Amino acid sequence: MTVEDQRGEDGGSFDRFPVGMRVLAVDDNPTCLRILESLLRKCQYQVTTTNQAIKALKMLRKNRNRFDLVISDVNMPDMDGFKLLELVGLEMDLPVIMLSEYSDTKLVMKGITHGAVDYLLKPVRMEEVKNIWQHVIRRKKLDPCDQGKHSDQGKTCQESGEGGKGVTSIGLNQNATTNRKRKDQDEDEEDEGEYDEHESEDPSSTQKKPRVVWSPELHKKFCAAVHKLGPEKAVPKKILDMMNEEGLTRENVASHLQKYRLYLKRLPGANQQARLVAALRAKGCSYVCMDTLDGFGDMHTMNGSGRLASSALSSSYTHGGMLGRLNSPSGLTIGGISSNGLIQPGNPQSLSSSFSTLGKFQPSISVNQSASLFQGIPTLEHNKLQQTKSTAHIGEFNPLNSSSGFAVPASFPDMRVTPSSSSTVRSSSSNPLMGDQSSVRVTPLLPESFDGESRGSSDFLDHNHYNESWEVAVQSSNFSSITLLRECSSHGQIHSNNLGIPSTTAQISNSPHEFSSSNAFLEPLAGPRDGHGHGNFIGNAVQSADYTEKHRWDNHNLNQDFGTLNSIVDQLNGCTSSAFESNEIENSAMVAKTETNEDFIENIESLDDIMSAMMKRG
DNA sequence: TTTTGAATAT
DNA sequence: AATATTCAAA
Repeated sequence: MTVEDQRGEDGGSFDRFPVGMRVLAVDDNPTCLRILESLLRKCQYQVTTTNQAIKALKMLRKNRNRFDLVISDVNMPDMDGFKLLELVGLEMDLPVIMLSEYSDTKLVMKGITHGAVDYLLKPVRMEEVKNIWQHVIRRKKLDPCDQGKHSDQGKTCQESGEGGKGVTSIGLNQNATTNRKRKDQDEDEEDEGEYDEHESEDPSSTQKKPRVVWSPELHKKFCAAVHKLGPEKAVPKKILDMMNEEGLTRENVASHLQKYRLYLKRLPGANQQARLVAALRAKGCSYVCMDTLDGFGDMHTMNGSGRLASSALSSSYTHGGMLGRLNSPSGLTIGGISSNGLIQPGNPQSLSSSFSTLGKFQPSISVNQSASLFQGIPTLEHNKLQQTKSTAHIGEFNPLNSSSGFAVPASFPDMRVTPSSSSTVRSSSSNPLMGDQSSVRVTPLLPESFDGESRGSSDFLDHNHYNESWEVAVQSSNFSSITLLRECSSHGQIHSNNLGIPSTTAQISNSPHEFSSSNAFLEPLAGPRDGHGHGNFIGNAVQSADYTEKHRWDNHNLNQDFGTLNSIVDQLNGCTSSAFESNEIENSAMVAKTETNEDFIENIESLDDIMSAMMKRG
């Protein structure tokens, strides 16, 4: 339609912009919007701005021929950027460029697959803005109808030609997955002499190095370094050296280390999760799992982690065409695994439960969905669940809605800090993680349980596995929490399991190693216990944890679920909190006893609450 | 002076 | 939330 473009006819040089190209810029952040507008204007585009997606939509609807291109932020309060993207795509054929400060591959993928012609990272740079016109041209080219309007000469659209080069960060042309590593632009790719003047003054054009994305790989490296160095020597500089990652700075490492430490710090207490689990357990939920995208293809992956507003998501998906069907809604399943009596009849916390409640949820889950729910779960566990047939799906949780559902880089499964809980649970480990060795180290029990991967607390890290220790630790913590809870609720007795596992010091350690150790000790629990010989939920959990270790369970959702549940737990009778407060946990041997199940059904009472809470949370 | 790590900013 | 940046103290 109307791009009065005057592209340089001089052979594709992009020194001349399509003057007057009408761009609608949308961003709820005034500053960003202003900057964006400034950039666009410098490019001589005709800019219209709005800080509300809804307004943008109205403007577009009012006269769909009023703009040539839309550039919108992804996260906006009134309407999700993806939603806008989707609507624009459906209602008008305008190229839409998404803008975001996040470069998660999943998000980018979502944007692109939903029709965005490009996905730019903030701060947007002049080079990027300078070339956005190409999308308009391209669009026109594709659409025979509009073509005539443009005077494109042959070269017009060479997207990837020189013009394309600047387009950015994560452009269509470029590999959307390239969001990691930042070592590029230190130099600066200032180029185009024509606009130099502007660039100097425009803040956004100021080159800023891309922020480091702690991808799982990077994190692994980081962990490896940390582990090798040991608590004492794991300081930024050394870690950096060890990592030997080009472009990474000491500051980057320091920052990550800071986060890492914080994370570690809270694990020990594990109270939150423990409590949560405890509560669930009390309710009869022996197992909680969340569906994850892991199992899915890339596309799915994006879905899962997507943090689009639910509405946006759902609709997006719907429209998404290809995506539409791929994304099976991720759901959280709370399965009562089994039964096995995780809940003892006499359990103080038992509730009158209503299995019926559970039942009603089931219908909502389609077979496929159910299946998908397990995709992210280790096969082993899945099988077990099936075997026991005690699996009960309780409701579905749509992570998309969850606040924590955002695509999380994986590195820290669950670093959320719950202030409230922290105050409450302090007992087990008062030590500030890493450095603090006060915690008792748990000797790994049955090292062999780890599938042959021996993980001495000290050196397992040296292997390829150590890398995931952090993550593993997290997961382990979840499970261990369960165990702990179990222990606590069960009267705090210390049992030794039949497997001959010596009673271990249950410990909540601070260091990854220790965690892994704890994990190890949990492993035994999987086996029959107390003569009952029934694999219990914990066992399953353990295995799954173990499995995770081996296969890298990047399903953070699980953790998130715990977190979510955790809060819910509070609502429930806070059963175990006290237990955690006692340091006994630290020294008591943990043994999970097998209990008969079946009862759990009776105790399921508040699952409703939980479920509803979870749903609401979403 | 360099490095750390907590605090604070984005 | 994830990173970055700042800044006082080592």
